[in-house]
Amino acid sequence: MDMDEMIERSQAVCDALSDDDDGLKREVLTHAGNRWSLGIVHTLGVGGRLRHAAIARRMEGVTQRMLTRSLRQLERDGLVLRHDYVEKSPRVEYELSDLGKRLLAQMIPLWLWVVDNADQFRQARMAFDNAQDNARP
Amino acid sequence: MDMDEMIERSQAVCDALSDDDDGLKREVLTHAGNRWSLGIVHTLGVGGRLRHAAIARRMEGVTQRMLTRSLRQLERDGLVLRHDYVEKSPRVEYELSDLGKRLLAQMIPLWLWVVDNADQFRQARMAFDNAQDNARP
DNA sequence: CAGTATCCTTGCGGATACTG
DNA sequence: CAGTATCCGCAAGGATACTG
Repeated sequence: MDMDEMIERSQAVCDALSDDDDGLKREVLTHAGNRWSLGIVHTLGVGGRLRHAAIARRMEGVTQRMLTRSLRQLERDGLVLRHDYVEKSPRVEYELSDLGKRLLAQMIPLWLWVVDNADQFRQARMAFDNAQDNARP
Repeated sequence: MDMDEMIERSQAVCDALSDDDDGLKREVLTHAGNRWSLGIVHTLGVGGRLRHAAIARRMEGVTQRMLTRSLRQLERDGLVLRHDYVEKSPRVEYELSDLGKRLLAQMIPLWLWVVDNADQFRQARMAFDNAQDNARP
């Protein structure tokens, strides 16, 4: 699929979108832009079925509050499954749903692409910031 | 490339990431989650080189302020080129850079995927919300 | 251990008015 | 026309303490 064809298809799709679909699309992408969501998806993709604390250990910097909130969001979006062994000493495990695994499969090429092009991003930014500095001394 | 291989590759890549690379990756994805950024990229992908007002017309709901801000951000990220004809009656045109076009090419399959799975997302959400309601009457 | 409950700061996104 | 300058509400994200 070349560029023009791709744009044409996306144009057709976007035109056909109901307001609901468009809202959903934006919502999914907004969640994807959240601080921890994609990191959790990646962690679960790599680690399989993990407990709350195990995820926290693998994700340097996340607070309990944000981890719980993000997991709830992912669960609500159907991307993560929550398994609550109803024991007296709490035991809860999380894992990717099928939908979550497929989302991860969609995201990974994007991550790889971003990393592959990291230099171009940085270079563009430096050029932009320098131009700003020269314009406003 | 199957799922396991993909995860393995992404794992290797993420392990090799410097803090800078990781920050950059997250930043790009955060910007992608912003309200207008991807819409602008799509608009420019479809419409080619457009003036500020032309973009605004094609993007129902965006304010001057947010359009300018988003364009600046995209320009800073090297995704959009800004052409300022220095005339007395201001004339500025924007278009996707090569990097921007390639990002769009990365995003379109993701959009299509989200739309294709819209029902699954909605279904998951309804199930989740119902479970919540039952748990807290 | 897996959460809630508070409180706080920050920045996004929007509305409106003004300028070269 | 293509912006800037202000002011504002709100939600994201974080720090800390507490609970079943």
